[in-house]
Parts: sequence; C-alpha cells; structure tokens
Amino acid sequence: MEEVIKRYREKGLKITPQRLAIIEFLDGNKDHPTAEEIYREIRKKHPTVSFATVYNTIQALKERGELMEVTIDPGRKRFDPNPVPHHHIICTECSKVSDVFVDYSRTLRLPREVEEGFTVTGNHVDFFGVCKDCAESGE
Amino acid sequence: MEEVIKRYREKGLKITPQRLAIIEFLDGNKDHPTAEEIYREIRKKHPTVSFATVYNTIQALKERGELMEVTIDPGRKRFDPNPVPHHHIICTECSKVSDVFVDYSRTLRLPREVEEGFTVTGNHVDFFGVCKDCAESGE
DNA sequence: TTTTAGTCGAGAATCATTCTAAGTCATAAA
DNA sequence: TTTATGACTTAGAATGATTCTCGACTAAAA
Repeated sequence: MEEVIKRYREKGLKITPQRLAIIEFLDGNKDHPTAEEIYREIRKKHPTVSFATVYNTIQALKERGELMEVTIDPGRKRFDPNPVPHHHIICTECSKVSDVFVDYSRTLRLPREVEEGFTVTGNHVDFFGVCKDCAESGE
Repeated sequence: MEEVIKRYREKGLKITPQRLAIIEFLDGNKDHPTAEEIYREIRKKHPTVSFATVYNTIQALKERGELMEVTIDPGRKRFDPNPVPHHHIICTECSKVSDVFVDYSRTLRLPREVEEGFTVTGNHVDFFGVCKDCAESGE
C-alpha cells in the first residue's frame, strides 16, 4: 500500500485519510460501485465524510487515469478502478457486472463508410446475459 | 403514417396529438435525441406540452419496443427509435453519435469462464473516435 | 352519444451530482 | 520542527434530469 500512496503523490495528489480510505476501498474492487456505495463504505471509518469529498476524489482519480466511469447503469454512474482496458457483461436480471478481459480491436471491423467518417481510437463491448445465480433461482 | 398510427393502436397506445407529434419526430430520427430535445421540438406545435407527457410517451414507447434507451451520454439519457439491433460510434470531441449496422454476435467470442457463468443473450459495441468535422476544425 | 380508462399539464418531489464558502490540513520549504 | 500556502474537507445549498401527483380532459370503445 505504501507504494500506492507514493504513486498518487507523484501524480500530485495529496493523500488525506479520507482519500486513503477511498483508494483502499477501490484497490482491486471488482464490484463497479456507485458514488453512494463508496460514500457508505467510507462513512464507516470517517463518519463525517461528505459526498463532495467522494466526488472530488473520484474526479481526481479519473483525471489521473486511475478510475474509469462505467456508463452501464442508466441514472447513476458506476466506477471501475481497473486501468487495464476491458469489457463488461451485465446480468439483465440482477444488474451484476463482470469483467471481460479480451482485446477485440482486431476483431471489430467497421464498414468503409464509417472508417471514412471517423478516426477510430477505441471500443467497448457490453455483453448482456443471465448470470448463474439468477438462472438457478429464476426456476 | 396512417399505418404507423394503426401499429401503435394495436399495441394499446392511445394516439393523442402530442404523442403523434413525438412519434413523427422520432420516426427515422438518427440523432439520438435527449428528452429535452424531444420536448423542445414538440413545443413548437404544442406549446403547452409538459415534460411529463414527453417522459410518459418515451416510457410507453420503450415498453412496446419502439424506442431504445442509449446509455452513452453520462448524465442524461438519449433515445434511439431504430428497432434494428445496431452499435454506435461516438465522437470524443463533439459527442456526436452515429450508427453501425454490423452483427458482431459471431465475432465476439467470450472466454470459457465467462461462458460458464452467464447465458449470453446479446451485445452492444460502442466505438470511440474523432469525426471528420472535428478532425478538420481541430487542425 | 355516452362512458370510462387512459392521458394531459402544472408543479411538486426526488435523486444524483455539482457548487459554494469557510474552516482545516498535508506537504514542501525554511 | 515549524511555518506558509494551496489544496482539501465539510455541510448545505444549488442544479439538472427524471419521476410523481392529481384534478381536468379526451380518445376510443360501446
């Protein structure tokens, strides 16, 4: 964890106890939490923390490439601390999101008319499906 | 247009002048408008229309599979009246969204551990890039 | 034409997110 | 170690998108 702190300091981020708690919570987190979920977690250690701090820290981490905004959930933002480009599969029953680590850049060919109108820089795939838990409980 | 009305009636949707204006505006629309953009357009013909009506109609159309919610724009919902499954390419400069009509279902293979945990039902690809207009004006 | 269930409109309510202002603190420099 | 400063924190207000409420209205079936 020490080196994590060092890494953030080098990026010009002041390490406060609140931020440290947020960073620790996010480190390795695969749950794609919302701002409120982060807030609720941090409150356990820092009961006076405010939403502004959570959003400020999210913003700071995003700017430094340490956090991605995931626009899967309509109506609220979710966050993913994994800096490696990857895709998602979402359960249409329970909305659980899992990661898919495959590079489809070469696979995803675009029609010529699109290639001509855009300089393509990236892609992101959302898969939809039903997870094992929901398939079992759903009958 | 008559048959469009008939189609909606058969789906149990009462056709009011406001709804008709919304349906006409959306029919063939490729601009992925927001609720507010729809509202502003409908106001031209029906100056007393309210947001509630726009949102109610959007909801009714979504339930009948005539309108898709596009979760590309963080912070607001966009809508796409094209019922044919397709993908999107988004300009990272001006946020313009264009359609990509390619079926990648066979192309997008998933790792076995994901296949084992989910019953996959669909996919959606977002491409990112810079459109011609922005590339030219941006230098 | 009558009936009635569904729709409309105005504004209030809600929810997520951003902003504000004043006090506080992490950090670099002395 | 102390100090100065700019960045950070907090509570609460503000904003923006969306949803809800409810009395009045009307499309469409009988």
